[in-house]
Amino acid sequence: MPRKRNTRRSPDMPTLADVARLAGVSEITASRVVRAQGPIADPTRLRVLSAIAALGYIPNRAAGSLASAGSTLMSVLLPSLSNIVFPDVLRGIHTALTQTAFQPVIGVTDYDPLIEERILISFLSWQPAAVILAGLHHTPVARRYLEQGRFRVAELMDIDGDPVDIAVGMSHRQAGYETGRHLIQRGYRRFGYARHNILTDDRASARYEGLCTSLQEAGLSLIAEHRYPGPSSTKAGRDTLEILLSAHSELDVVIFPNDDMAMGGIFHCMYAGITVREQLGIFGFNGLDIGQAMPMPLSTILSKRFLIGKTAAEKLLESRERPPEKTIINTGFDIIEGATA
Amino acid sequence: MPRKRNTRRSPDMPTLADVARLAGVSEITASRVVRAQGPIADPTRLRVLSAIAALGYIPNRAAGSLASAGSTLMSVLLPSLSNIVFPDVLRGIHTALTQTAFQPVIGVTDYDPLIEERILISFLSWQPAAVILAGLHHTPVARRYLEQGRFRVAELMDIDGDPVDIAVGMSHRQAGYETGRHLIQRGYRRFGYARHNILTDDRASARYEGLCTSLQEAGLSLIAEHRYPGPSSTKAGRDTLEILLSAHSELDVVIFPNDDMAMGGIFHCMYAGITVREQLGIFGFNGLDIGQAMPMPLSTILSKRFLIGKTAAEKLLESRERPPEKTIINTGFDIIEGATA
DNA sequence: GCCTTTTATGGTAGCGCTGTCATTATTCTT
DNA sequence: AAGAATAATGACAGCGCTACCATAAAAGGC
Repeated sequence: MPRKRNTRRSPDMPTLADVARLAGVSEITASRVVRAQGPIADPTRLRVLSAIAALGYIPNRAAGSLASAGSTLMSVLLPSLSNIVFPDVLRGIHTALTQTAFQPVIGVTDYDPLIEERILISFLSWQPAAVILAGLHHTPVARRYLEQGRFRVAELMDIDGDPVDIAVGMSHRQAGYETGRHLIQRGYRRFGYARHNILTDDRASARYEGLCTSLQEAGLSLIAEHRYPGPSSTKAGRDTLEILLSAHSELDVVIFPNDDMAMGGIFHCMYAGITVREQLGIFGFNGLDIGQAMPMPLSTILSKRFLIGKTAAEKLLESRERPPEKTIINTGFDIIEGATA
Repeated sequence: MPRKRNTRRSPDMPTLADVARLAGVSEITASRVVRAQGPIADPTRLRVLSAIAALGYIPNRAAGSLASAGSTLMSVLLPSLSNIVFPDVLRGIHTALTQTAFQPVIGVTDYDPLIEERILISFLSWQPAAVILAGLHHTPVARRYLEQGRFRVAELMDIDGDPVDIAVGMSHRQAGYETGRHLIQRGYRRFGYARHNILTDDRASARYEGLCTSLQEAGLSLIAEHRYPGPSSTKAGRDTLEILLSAHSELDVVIFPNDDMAMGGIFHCMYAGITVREQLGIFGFNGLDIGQAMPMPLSTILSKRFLIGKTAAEKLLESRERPPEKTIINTGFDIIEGATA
């Protein structure tokens, strides 16, 4: 006795077999039409297409993935969504992926390599075509999976290190270094530094180190730094500057780990009646729109976040197979002179 | 002659069968351990678990989805990632989903219902457990798919309408209305309005309408409005206010569709030497951190974006089946009096 | 102690699709 | 015109997993 069919299926979800039957072709031909793959005669294609439309057929990607041992998903692992940087990167990725069959699946790691590892493993169970992550530091387990997998890998933001496959980003160490050189050249000598409590933000740390190097080369060093006991925010920047200045009123410039905090610094100056640039220089990082729309544009470094995401996704699409040699793409950065330092 | 096995598979990707063999149990038992489902004796579970660890087994979710006609994916369709609102919503969703087996898959519609429809269809091919989208307006085709599917649906941001399943958000019409009432009560009479070119931002339109209603009720009306010919940004707000004032210097308050643009308005005032609040009131929408960190906090409306995302995802997880009655959750909004209007 | 219920496990048959190989009809070479 | 290449289609066997049903052993009821 034949077993009852379709107990698990939605009652009227048509399958490829239904489409093929209606179009009077074999399943595989219908499949080829759906995937636009292989040679199909125009009249046949049209018959299949109209059968698809008539039935409201939606392909089952789980079955497709299973049969072909691959998917059109692209796993994206980002440290955070609160930091505008990563939505920008995501926008770049998304832009490159529209008009392709690929879809981003996102995960947020909270800057924690162990969470990154966990999410990575769970993403791999979808057999993604590619994995995009931030930075070059991962757990050994994660690194092993990335190296052994049959998917492309892009590591974003940072290029100071050895990527698994592709790295797209800029040298944060160099950005920090150039920041120091620039500010010294503009006459600043008494440097303060604001930080936040995200210790695993490797990029911020690299910029900090680069800055210290350039100060050292000039026979200078940081006079003061303060680590705000919370995540980055405008208010964090404002409070941090107040604390820095209360202990070190001699500072003539303060560098912030990002524009959000730098804006907070400027707001503190406005509030406290400090003339920005003359009395105190303020320098940020990222080059956000809002900082540039101020009457006195923020001095900062433009990181090309959208471009990083877009370039990475485009590069990943170039070939399904991982090429033998690794690729490092430096999207660079621009110093925005601005009016605050 | 037996066909060569595994031509499509990665050479050494272990399957459930390998795990079962190593643990000395049947496949289905191993499957139950992986899914933590059904009664399993402790020693058996341990044997399977150690086999999984020994082999580095990663389940194949495509196969699982196919067999069970369902997935642990949650499709999230957002209008934009440039507008901080949506990353915030996404953070809320993500927060609710961590520690569950569900993963968000995101798509960006650019505020275009047709793109929304296209992405929705492509997402449905993954048999998602739930679909989250913004707003209550979709194409008829999309609406039909949403209504007929066997998945939960949450429509976010807006509650002025008839949801498919769950709606979580606030009444934007009412927010606009209350804005008008509040500003009238504070003595403003000559209203200007700034807009952007995203015509399909239904929420912004609803607020606009609500505002007009309250003005009308008070015997007032908008004196001037200007639609910036580009997407929302701080610079857009700055330029728009300049244009508004050049033609209508009599305005005593200008309302912006969001805080980003309102900040731009404030920057214009700073630049042009206009005393905010005394000479000109500025009112925004969203209640962003940066506006509140200013020396003169922005007058605005706090929309609870994170809460909306989190509540929606939590609600969706409550039951796999769509309940007979629809749910509308009003997360409300707060008027932030601030110092700019 | 016999019967019922619960607990723990397994056999089997697909889920819907695509890779592989095979076949036939058509066009191109020279 | 014969052979070779190409275009267009199909048969079939799985991909790796889980729903369904069955079975056996242990626990509970009176």
